[in-house]
Amino acid sequence: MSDPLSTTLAALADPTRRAILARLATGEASVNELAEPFEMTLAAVSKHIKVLENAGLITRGKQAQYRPCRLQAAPMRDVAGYLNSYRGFWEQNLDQLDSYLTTLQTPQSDTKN
Amino acid sequence: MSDPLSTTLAALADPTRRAILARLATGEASVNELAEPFEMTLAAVSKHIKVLENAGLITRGKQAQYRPCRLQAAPMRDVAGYLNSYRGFWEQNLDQLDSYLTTLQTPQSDTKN
DNA sequence: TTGCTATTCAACTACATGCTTGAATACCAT
DNA sequence: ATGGTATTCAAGCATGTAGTTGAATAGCAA
Repeated sequence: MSDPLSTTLAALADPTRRAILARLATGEASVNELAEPFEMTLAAVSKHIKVLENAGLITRGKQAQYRPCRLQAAPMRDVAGYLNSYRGFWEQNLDQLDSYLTTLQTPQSDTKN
Repeated sequence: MSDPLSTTLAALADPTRRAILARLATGEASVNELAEPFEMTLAAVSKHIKVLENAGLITRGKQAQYRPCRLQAAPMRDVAGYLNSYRGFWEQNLDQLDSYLTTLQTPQSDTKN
């Protein structure tokens, strides 16, 4: 799983990690602060943070014994760019929704685009 | 991994599956057609398709012995919506880029372990 | 019927992931 | 130095995922 897009998407595909990012959207935080809302151990949160860091979604600072995390949203922009190439399809799908639902009720399909 | 956003992101976090979606952006295709560019077996591609289907990213039709796949981009729209809530951050990060790069040059060597 | 094509299932292997516990490291304060 | 706080490492476990092979299912064609 080496390509950056896969790495970013995989990092985002976890509710704990998304919650961490959401928290970081309100400002820098230490590992302990980030771990506080969760029931898992610090070590587990530390690993999640490493995944996010590896994906470039956060960067770490250094203040005394703290290594605070900071949100770095650039990889999200890349994902958004990727998804944007499909924008026409989901808009189109809204238009196609009727005919698609109709299709489900009909024995044969009229597949046109 | 029950929430829809995680399911969609995980489904997208694989190059093979993204290639399948890219192919489907050009129109419906059968499993055989979708499998053709890859070196893996049909059964493997079939599993990837099941992941995409489970994420709602494709729907299946039925024509004779074929069960053609069709792109369904609505879940991507949801992901785009999620990412959009961070848009301010990646735009901001562009402004911050200088100071960030400057930070990297500062005697603060905090690499890996 | 028989056989061909398309697709999936079942069982299995190999490896990745999420989590735990307990020990280690690193920095700060006294 | 001693101890406290913050964070990570190492080992292990349980589960999930990507892939394989070989057999099964299902519809189409003679």
